[in-house]
Amino acid sequence: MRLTSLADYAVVVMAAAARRPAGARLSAGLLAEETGVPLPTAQKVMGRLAGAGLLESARGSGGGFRLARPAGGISLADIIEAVEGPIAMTNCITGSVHDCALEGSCRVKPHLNAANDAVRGALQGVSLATLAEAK
Amino acid sequence: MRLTSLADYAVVVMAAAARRPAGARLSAGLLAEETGVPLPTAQKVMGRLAGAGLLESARGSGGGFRLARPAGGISLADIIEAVEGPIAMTNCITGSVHDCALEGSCRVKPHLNAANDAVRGALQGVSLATLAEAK
DNA sequence: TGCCAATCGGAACGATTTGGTCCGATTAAC
DNA sequence: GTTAATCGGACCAAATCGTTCCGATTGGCA
Repeated sequence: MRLTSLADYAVVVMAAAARRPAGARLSAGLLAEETGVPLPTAQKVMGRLAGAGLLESARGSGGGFRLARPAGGISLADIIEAVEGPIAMTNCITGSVHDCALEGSCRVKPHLNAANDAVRGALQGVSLATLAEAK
Repeated sequence: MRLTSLADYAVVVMAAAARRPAGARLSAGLLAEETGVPLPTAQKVMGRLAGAGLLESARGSGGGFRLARPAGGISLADIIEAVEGPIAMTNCITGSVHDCALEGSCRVKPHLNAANDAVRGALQGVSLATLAEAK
């Protein structure tokens, strides 16, 4: 029930990017220096964010990253899912992997499903615009 | 943002225990067989649950486990915390470990704190009595 | 037009945590 | 007093996570 350091850094980096003027190109080095996140780690995090469609990336000299959507349209859940994968408290919720020995006879799954939705909802209710506010 | 397998098993075991008549002594072997959880793993899980005060344990022949409180007074958050430790999305929320390089200049911490409370609230709102229901 | 510098993308390594197993300590029953 | 049953803690293998490094790509400049 704890998010990984990568996801933590992702939130910090995204908030820093959202505080910048919209549309400006931001290099990983710049954001790393501004946030204090180690550069190689920032690179990896931003790469995943770009792969998930939250950032637009441009290669080569003068390249960099840019928010793919307005900050108000990006939720905390989006950022976490981009780095950690789907928000699913248990493996059986996603439905992809069926290696749970209890499959079928598990009586708590529907309840956990509801709890999972509640958690996800709480995270979707927080927008990046809010995270970028001064305090 | 996913709970560990141990915590997952803990929920299943606790729900099975809650479905039994209150006050009865339940051995780890019995609950393991009933739930399908491997016995050694069930032992470890129940040990942690007992250490956290959610189960009362009795050693020796005829011993076993028993719910320390009525099922209605045990929340999903309690079970998860018993196995995984405090529910804190980031390390900096607990306040115990201060190895975050951003300490002090981190501008997103207060927002994450609020999000953490929301998640925790969602988990505290689910009681073990609900989890033990048929469906 | 060719070269250079800057930046992103993916692959590999080491470390930490997690999950599973086993054996010893303790207690009640006979 | 002995036996059997059960919990408690220690140990080990596996997986994931975090970090680092190097190659691919692109725009700018002479």
